[in-house]
Amino acid sequence: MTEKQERILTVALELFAQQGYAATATSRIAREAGVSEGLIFRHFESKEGLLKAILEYGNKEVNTFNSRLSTYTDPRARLRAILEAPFYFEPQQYHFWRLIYSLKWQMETYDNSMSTTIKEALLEIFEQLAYPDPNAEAELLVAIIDGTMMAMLLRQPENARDMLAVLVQKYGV
Amino acid sequence: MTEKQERILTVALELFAQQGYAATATSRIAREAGVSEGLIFRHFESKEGLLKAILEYGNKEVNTFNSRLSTYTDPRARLRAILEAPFYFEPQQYHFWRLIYSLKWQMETYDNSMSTTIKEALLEIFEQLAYPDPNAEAELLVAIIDGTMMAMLLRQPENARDMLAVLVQKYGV
Amino acid sequence: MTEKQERILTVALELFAQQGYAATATSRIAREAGVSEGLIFRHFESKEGLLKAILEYGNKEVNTFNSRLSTYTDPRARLRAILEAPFYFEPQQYHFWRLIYSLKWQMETYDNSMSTTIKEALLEIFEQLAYPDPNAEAELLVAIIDGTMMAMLLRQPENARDMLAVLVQKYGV
Amino acid sequence: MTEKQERILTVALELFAQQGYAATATSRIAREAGVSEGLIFRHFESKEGLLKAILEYGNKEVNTFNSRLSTYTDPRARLRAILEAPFYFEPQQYHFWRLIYSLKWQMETYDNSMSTTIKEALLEIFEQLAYPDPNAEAELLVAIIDGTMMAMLLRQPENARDMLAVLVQKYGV
DNA sequence: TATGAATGAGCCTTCATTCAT
DNA sequence: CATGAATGAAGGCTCATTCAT
Repeated sequence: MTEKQERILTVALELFAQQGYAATATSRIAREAGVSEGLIFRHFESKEGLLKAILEYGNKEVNTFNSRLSTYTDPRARLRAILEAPFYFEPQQYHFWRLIYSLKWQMETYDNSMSTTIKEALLEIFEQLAYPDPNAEAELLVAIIDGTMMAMLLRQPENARDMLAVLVQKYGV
Repeated sequence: MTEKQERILTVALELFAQQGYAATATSRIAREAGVSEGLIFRHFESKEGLLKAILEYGNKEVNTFNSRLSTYTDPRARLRAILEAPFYFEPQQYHFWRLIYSLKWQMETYDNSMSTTIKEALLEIFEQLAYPDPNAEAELLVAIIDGTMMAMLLRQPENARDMLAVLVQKYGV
Repeated sequence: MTEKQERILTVALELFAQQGYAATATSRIAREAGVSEGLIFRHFESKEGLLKAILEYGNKEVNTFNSRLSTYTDPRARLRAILEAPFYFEPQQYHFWRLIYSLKWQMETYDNSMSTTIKEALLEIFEQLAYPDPNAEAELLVAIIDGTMMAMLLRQPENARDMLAVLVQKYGV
Repeated sequence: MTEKQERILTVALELFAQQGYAATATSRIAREAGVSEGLIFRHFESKEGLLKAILEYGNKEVNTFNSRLSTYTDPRARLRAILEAPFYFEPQQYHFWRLIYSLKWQMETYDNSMSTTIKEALLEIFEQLAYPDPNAEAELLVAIIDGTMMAMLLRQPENARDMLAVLVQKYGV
């Protein structure tokens, strides 16, 4: 991956995340990345190819997180780690997550696997913890995580720590 | 409001909600509404004007909900009504809410007042219920509501009822 | 001619004169005249029909001037009357003349007869006055009149009187 | 400046001059220049940008003329050069001047500086020649020049030379 | 590898004109 | 006579994509 390729990816991620995929012109990406318009297509074939490259690139980080999760054997610890995730994601991942969530609202969903993965992990946890309705609990917690992600990405509340504290306490972990 | 005007609004709402505002062509709206493209602009002036008309139209329903809320004097009842809202919104409002949430991810946010309003209502409730950190509780619950809305709008889980049951029980209302 | 018809004519003349025929929308004419868009077409058939109606209406005034001219039997007096014309046209005719001159620059010239008429009148005068090259003198004076019309219509110089004085003296009339 | 850019400029000048700026479609310019419509906007940004480019390009020639004027120290010689100008402009400049004069009749005048410049030059000349009312003389001569330009551009009289002769003799230069 | 001129389809919008009322 | 909703062609402009260099 050359330096220009990387610059294209970075700038495209930022713009896609801020203005949306459809509303971002490739010409603008080229200009802000300081490369020619043609180069984007030489490297990524099409605008959609560029998007896919971004998503693959970002997915690695997600997988890293997922595998880190499985180091916790204690279900309480795993639950806590999951609860904390939205509150501590790396700032450099900010644009990536904005993009992911913004894409969720477009018809042709790009990959819903993330939610499914986490849902299954949660299901296992709640079963281990012998919650009465582990399925509903898991589904609800996926929703809560999406909601806190939204808060962190869109509103960036000052009292994020306190929110986490309340959440942690509710789940007793 | 003539019949054609209404048809434009309905079709536009549907398409904006499904594909996103930027990705929807006015020509497509016109075609699917069975009117000439020019008519859209005669009635709504611009694509953005059309969006605003949709939002105003939908906002009435939101206000209806809000004022219905204030009929509950008991904080527990109000809290419960708020918790239930995402699980029982009218099916005809589906597209409207999808549009609202999809727009939240675009930079020039169209109106964030809804979240603020609900946040304040929640703050009051948690204060009345003497929660230790009402502010964090309110902020967290706004997030939870956003998350459940996302679930209902994007995944439409079969066990929605159970999710609500779990939620209601967590808040003891 | 109803009152609304007259209002359409007046407003159209004003707008055509100020912004040009092509750049003026019939919808704007309708709005500023306080009539419906359809009415223009009921009365004048098309945008071009409206223009023709305006020109015919204005031409009457021109003919009035021309026939007034022929009351002067003395060539000097006639010449003087012609020289004075651009400096004393009725203010209500301002828009009409602007329109005439602005149309001269569009390919499909609407009527060049005015220049020809005046050219012939001048030719006769200069022949009667035994100028050495009456033809060139006539052609030049037509140009001078066009030039002074331009000055009066576009720049409206404060010293118009003085200009006329200089001109009258040059021709010794 | 590439060859296609130049072709766009040439064709646009011709069409703007013949049919007027507002009445000329960019699609027509593209077609007659043998380029895609998009190219016009890539090079000139907008239709108005194209017009400005044409005007700047043509202005150079005007400035050349102006500076050539100032080589004449004798006021009579300068006056004569000014009088001759409309009768001898380069045929390749025909469209440029038609455009300039046609634009004068549109409200938002593009640059009136030319008339002002020449007016000042004439004022100086008539003062040096001790004319009784130099201001009126200058203003009148500006008008006469505009009038002869109109004649040359719109009617192209066969006896142009004779007109100039008469004019030169009237000013005794 | 990299450029940027060039393309053409499609976008939002305007406008002259028609027609049911 | 008069309205104004409705049309559809065209207008200026943008954008993803291609290609000669």
